[in-house]
Amino acid sequence: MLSAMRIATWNVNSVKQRVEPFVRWLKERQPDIVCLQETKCVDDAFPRGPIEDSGYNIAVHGQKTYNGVALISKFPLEEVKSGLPGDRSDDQARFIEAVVSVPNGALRVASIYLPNGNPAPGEKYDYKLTWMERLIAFARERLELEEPLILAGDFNAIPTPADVHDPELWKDDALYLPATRAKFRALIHLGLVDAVRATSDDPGLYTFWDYQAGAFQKNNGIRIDHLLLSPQAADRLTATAIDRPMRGGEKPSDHVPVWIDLDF
DNA sequence: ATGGCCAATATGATTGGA
Repeated sequence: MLSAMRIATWNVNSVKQRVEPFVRWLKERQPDIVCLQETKCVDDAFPRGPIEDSGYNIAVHGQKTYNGVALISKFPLEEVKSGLPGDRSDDQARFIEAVVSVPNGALRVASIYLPNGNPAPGEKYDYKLTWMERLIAFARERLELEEPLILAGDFNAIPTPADVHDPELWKDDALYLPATRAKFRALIHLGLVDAVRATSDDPGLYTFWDYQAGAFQKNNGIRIDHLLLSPQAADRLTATAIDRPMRGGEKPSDHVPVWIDLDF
């Protein structure tokens, strides 16, 4: 008997600022696994209590002030690894992966906070492109396992002109430059499926709206938070959603949660 | 009105975000 496994990603823009809306959202949506980004706190400061009290296990990879990722799961988190392979000198907390055993199988999940890369060109953009190359190498290796795999997070990449309200305004931005989109395509072409685009051709599907200039009210957004699925995960995909109303709620992050249901 | 924000830091300005 198959049941739905719900897997979500959310860039919270400081987890300590988002505890209340996050716990409310957990109770409402009942995700099985959540990938968080931009937690912006050291591991000891992560607000574990309210999340554990909601019935979740937690694995964190944080740092002071910037970045920070976490995995939240109703099922135990196994084989937890922090840090994207490929550069031992990279100390930015942008990657954590785990295996989650569920009643009818297992999934491998990674929470990804890909570098912003602005201003471009420059050192920060070089770091972004190198990080994307490392992510491609990681994904190639994991895809060889032929497992249900979900790479979820804030990719800081706008895949196509359909994923941005006003492409002209973004043409020189690190999130949309041709080299960024080329690397994102190279990642997809390994055999990953962009869950939202696999289930909808709708225009105007965004996951981020700037805090400034009434961007949300004008739907002046971009789609940069993605769930990328291996074939073994994609073949189980039954639903995809963007929790857009969260952007209009109390104390919103500038990103909203995106989630999928997989038959398991 | 073509500009408007938010979070962290020993903070009263700066940095990063996107």
